[in-house]
Amino acid sequence: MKVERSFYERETLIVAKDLLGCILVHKSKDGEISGRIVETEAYLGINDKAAHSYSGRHTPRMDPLYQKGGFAYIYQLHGYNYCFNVVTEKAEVPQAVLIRALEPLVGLELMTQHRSIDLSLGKLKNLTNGPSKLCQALDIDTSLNGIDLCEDELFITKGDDLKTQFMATPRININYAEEDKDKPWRFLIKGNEFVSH
DNA sequence: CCAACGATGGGT
DNA sequence: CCCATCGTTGGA
Repeated sequence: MKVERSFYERETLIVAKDLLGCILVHKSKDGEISGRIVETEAYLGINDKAAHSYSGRHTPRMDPLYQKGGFAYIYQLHGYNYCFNVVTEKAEVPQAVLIRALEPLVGLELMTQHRSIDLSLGKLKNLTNGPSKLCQALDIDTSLNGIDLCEDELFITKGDDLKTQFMATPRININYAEEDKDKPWRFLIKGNEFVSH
């Protein structure tokens, strides 16, 4: 079952941890594509030097960040890469969780098409083991920026009730974040082979 | 106007 | 490991 608004409107660190093991589903026009979330990063807003919204910065592209929890914040990186974030907390608290890696579940054929890679080498994990790879595989781009994850196109469901064994590490590639760059706000399922490098 | 940035992919 | 590539963003 789909997770509801109240799941997202909580402390970002809790949401980031609880998202591990959940299933991200995109009902795209070509068909359903989904994967289990195995790696996340929390971005804690105005007091987090790694966050877009650090010190209250607010440009048009980050409007969704300022929405209440449960909206999608999708931005294009420098170049052709997209990142998919889940907005957390109440409105005007610009915090989010970046989804960094998935374990592919449904729609493998579509994923291989979108990624234009060849699975015959058994490199299944190469489909979704990175924030931009998973966007490509699930056909997520900025046209979905600001979409409500409580609706039916792009949403998240509870995974198995297995208590996932997780661990926390510093976040990836945020050298600009000074004293915040070593905060252990990256979460991953221990030993999972689909975690990014 | 334009340098800078991160993720990826491929080469040595 | 190193390096090229992408082009939007945000600061001048």
